Amino acid sequence: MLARVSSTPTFRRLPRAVREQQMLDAAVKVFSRRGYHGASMDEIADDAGISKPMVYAYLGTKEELFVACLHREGTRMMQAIADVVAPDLSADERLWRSLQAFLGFVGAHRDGWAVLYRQARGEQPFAGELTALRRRIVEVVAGMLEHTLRSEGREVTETDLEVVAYALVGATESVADWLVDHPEADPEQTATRMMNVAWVGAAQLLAGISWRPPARRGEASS
Amino acid sequence: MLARVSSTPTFRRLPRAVREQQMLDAAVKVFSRRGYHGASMDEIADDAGISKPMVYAYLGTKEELFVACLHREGTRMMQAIADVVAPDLSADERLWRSLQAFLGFVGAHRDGWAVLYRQARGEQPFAGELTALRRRIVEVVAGMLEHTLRSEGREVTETDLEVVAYALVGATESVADWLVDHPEADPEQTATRMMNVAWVGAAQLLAGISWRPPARRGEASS
DNA sequence: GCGTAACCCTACGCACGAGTAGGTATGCTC
DNA sequence: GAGCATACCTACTCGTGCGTAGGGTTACGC
Repeated sequence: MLARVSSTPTFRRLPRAVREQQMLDAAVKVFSRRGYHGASMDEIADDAGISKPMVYAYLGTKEELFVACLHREGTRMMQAIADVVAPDLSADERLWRSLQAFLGFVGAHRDGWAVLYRQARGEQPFAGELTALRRRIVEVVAGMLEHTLRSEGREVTETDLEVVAYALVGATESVADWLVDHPEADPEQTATRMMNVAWVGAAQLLAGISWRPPARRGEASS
Repeated sequence: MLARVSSTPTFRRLPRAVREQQMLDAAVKVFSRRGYHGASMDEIADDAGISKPMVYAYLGTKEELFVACLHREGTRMMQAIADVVAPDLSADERLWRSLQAFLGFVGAHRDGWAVLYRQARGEQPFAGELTALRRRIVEVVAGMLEHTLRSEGREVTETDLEVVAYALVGATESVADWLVDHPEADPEQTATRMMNVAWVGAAQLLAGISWRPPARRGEASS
C-alpha cells in the first residue's frame, strides 16, 4: 500500500551472489564492532539492507556465517601474501615481502581482519578453524627457516623450528594489533621495524649464533 | 526436614573471604573451559558448591566476576615475575628470568591463565582491562630496552621502542599459547628457545645493527 | 537463651536473540 | 501474458541464562 519513497527508484532485487557479498561485508563489519556474541543477526541483516530470513537462506546459521567471514577474509589475506612472494627469492626478501603484504593488508582492512581475528581466538567453535589457518602460516614460516638452515648444512629439531616459527608469527600478529590501534601509523614503516626484530634475530640463528642460559651456582658450565 | 547425608558432617558455613576464593577458583576454571559467554553463572555457582545468589552477593555481575578473575590471575602473574627480577641485574639476565618466570607460571596454570587471557582479548568489555595489563608489560619491556640503549649513548624514537616491545611481548604470548597446547613441553626449555629468538635479535639491535629495506628499482639507495 | 547479623537457599521474572512459518512480489522464459 | 522459480518480507516461537525477590538457618555476642 505504502508507496516506497526510496532513493533507489525500484525496489532492488539482486542476484544471490551479489547479496551474499553484501551480507558478508555487513557481517564482517558488525562482528568486528560488536564481537561474535555481541553481534545480532538482526543487526547484520539490517546493515546489509536485507531481512533476517534472507541471511539464513543464503549463509546459514550465525556460526556458519562467522566461519564464512573468517574464510573469506583469511583467503584474501593469504592471497595478498602469495601475490608478492615468489619461491625463487632469497629468504630475507621473502620474509620482507610477506611482512609488507601482511601488514599492508591489515592496515587496509583494520575493521575487517584484525578484529575478526582477535574475536576468533577466544571462541571455542572457531578455535579449530582459526588454528588451522594459523598452522598453515606457521608451517610456511617454519619451512622457510628450515630450508635456509638445511641449505647451510645445519641441523635443527622439529620442535626448535616450531617454537621459533610461533614466536615470529606471534610477534607479527601482535604488531598487527598495534597497527590496528594506531591508525596514523604507516604499515610499510611498521613492516620495516618488524623486519628489524625478526630478521636480525633470525639471521643470527641461521648463522649458528645462539644464546645459552647462564650456569647456575653449583652447576658445571659444560 | 530431610536429613542431610553429606560427607561433611555439619552443613558448612564458611566466612566470606574463603568462599570468595572458592568462587574465583570455580569461575577461572569454568571461564577457561567454556569461554566467557559459554560459561553460565549457574555452572560456576554449582562448581563452587554454592548457589547463584551467593555469587551475585559477593562478586557482583558476570562481567564484574570475570574482571575479578582477570585481576587476580594477572596480579599473580606479575608477582611471579617481580619475585625473580632484581633491578640490578643485567638486561639479558632480567629478560631471561622474566621469560622463565612467565612461561613457568603459564605452564603451572595452563587452565587458569592462558585460556583466560585468550578469552579476554576478543570481548569488548574487557579489552580495556586487558590492554591495561598488557600495556604495563609492554612498558616494562620498552623501559628495559630503552635503559640499555641510553646507557650506550644510542638514540631511538618512542615508536620504534614501542613496536619492538610489542613484537617481543606478542612473541612471548604466542609461545605461551604453544606451551599450553603442548602439555608435554618443558617450560624452562621453551624459555630458552624463546630467549634465543628474543635476545639474540634484541642484542643486535642494541649493538646498532639494523636491517634496511632493499632499494627498489628506480629508487636511489641513499 | 535470645537478638541480630551473616550465610545460604528455592524459585521465579524477564529480556534478548536465534531460527522459522507462511505468504507476497518480481523478473525471466517461452 | 501465463507459469515458475527466485528474491524477499512480516511476524511469530521458544530456549536460554542473567539477575532477583523473599525467606530460611546457623553462629556469635551479651
